[in-house]
Amino acid sequence: MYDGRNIFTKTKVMIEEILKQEIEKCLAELYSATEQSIQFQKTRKDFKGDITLVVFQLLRASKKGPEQTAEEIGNYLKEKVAEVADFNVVKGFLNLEITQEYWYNQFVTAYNTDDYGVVKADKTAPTYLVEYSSPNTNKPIHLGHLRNNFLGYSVAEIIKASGKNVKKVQIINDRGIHICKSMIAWQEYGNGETPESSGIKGDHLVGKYYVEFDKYYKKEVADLVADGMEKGQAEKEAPIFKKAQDMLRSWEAKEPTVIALWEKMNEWVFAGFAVTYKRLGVDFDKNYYESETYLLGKKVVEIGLDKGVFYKKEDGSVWIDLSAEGLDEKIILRSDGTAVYITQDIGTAIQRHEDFYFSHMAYTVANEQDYHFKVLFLILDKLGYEWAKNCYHLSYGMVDLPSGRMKSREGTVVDADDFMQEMVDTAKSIAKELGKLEGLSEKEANALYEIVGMGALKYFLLKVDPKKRMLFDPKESIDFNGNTGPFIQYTYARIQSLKRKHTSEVEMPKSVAITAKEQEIIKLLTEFPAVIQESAANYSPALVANYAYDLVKEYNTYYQNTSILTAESNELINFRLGLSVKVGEVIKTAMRLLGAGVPDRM
RNA sequence: GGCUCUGUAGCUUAAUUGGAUAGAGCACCUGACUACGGAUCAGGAGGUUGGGGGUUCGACUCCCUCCAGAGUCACCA
Repeated sequence: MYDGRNIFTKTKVMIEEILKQEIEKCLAELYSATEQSIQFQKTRKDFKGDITLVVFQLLRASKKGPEQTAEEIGNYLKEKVAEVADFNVVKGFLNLEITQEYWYNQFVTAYNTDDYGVVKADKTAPTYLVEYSSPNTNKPIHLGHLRNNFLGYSVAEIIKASGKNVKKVQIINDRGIHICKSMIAWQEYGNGETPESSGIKGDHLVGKYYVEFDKYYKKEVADLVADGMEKGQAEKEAPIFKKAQDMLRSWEAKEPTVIALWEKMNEWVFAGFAVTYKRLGVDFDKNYYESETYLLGKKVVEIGLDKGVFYKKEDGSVWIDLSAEGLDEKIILRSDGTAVYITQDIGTAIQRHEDFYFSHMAYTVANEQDYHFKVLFLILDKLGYEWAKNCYHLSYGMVDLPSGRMKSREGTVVDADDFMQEMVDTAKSIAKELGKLEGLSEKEANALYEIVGMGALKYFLLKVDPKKRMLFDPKESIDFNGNTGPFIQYTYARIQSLKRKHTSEVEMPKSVAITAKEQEIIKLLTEFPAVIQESAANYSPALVANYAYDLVKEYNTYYQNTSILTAESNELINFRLGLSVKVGEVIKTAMRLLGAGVPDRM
């Protein structure tokens, strides 16, 4: 209902703008019609032509059959538009052939554009906030978080490249009962263990005690049940659970020893996260800490009550009635006066708007919270914030493993650090097998394995439509052949090799006869700017990923069947090498937008 | 049970937002210039787009209805 979509101006390929104007004139002249929807698409490979006009919508204006209408428009365009070389009509589709000169000139323009496809944001461009990552401090990052981090980072980069100002933020869930669980378990059973003494990464160490807590908790519950207690009651009465609750109260009362422990363990976690984030290649402009924001909600309650959007029940709890919108009554404030999750989120959203004056905000959060965000945006709207309608929940599907859904409590997690290492190791063993890396120092080689392994991982997670649930088989799913990151990187590396072999400066000839294949590649290149816009508008890195793959596939068949450095004429060598170089640049930009790197050799 | 999302070749997936004969990759078969880098390329086979109905020039896409899977419906976060 409230999503921030479709606010990007669609940047059309230039030829479409030209044609559109001419077609409008044509319709006015031939049929005295105005205000028609003019729809283009790429001509299918099996037909002759570059751009296709779908004429079915225009039949009402022409009052003629599809073929005849297409024929008439085609004739008009061929006569009036220099770029239209010829046309053919198939059913209601008018296929237009555009001149080679046009395509070649388009290429030269693109070739001479730095950072082609990317629009620089100026100061007046709107600001987009992208929230992503947002970890809990009681456990390390796992495979599901990887999708979140890559998605959020990539979407932020893509929106930035579409010409908007972007701020990346996260909220760190550093308070609450779950944190106290790790703390209690460490206090009771940790024997003073630290990351230094154990050699365990800080976030993993704290995660270990979260699991420990659960172990003891389950045992205590079982013991109580064995003594005849009801299960539900036992779950509330288990001594270790009560200790955790006590600790939360002490934390809220700011008791110094508890706060000190909390700060110490948080430090361990953050140090561990910093390492992981560095390897992930993600960053943030601002961190929000729940320990600081959790009180923000209370202000909101007053505002809501004042405006009559919320109401108070006899026990003091505060509610909002969303039944008119087809949803339920939702609690905003507990009867004991403490804020619930959504209240914090409301407060944080308002705080962020004060911090950044954003026009749009996207939350990268798993789809299990679809309902939560629907409610959140609705409440913000009811409170009268006009930016509420520009909030978007970037909802993504779970990552499944063959062994089933992963959840930390069920013990089937794939730890992100381990997993990244596995990917990099795989890249390493493949590279060694192929043995093409002579002359690289060990340091350079390791950097390369990192680029390839992480590239494979990022590309694999991002090429799928975010909202789809995906199955991840660590052994089989990641392949270094086919539609993969390394396939794209390999193409880039080969182009760099061409560049190395050709030592003189590339000079683009004024004009040159281009082949059908070259024209295809140029067409793809000219689409790149629109792909970025489209990808940003849809919050979908998958579009950029699939574009990169299409381009690479097209280029590879070209490369395989065409002499580049040994072409007949010097002009052809320059053009073909220039085309290759530009393809390489676009690959690099596309991969960068996915958060992935490209190697000069591999 | 209510609401939401998902369902496309054996597997992983795409389809210009309603357009032409539903594209790719993996796996499986057949091939490739004494390799401008073979992590490549050319070709083959593989589809009732979960089933059924409807809307229209046209449906993977929109509507209805079943089927299957998932999520959610907490004074948890």
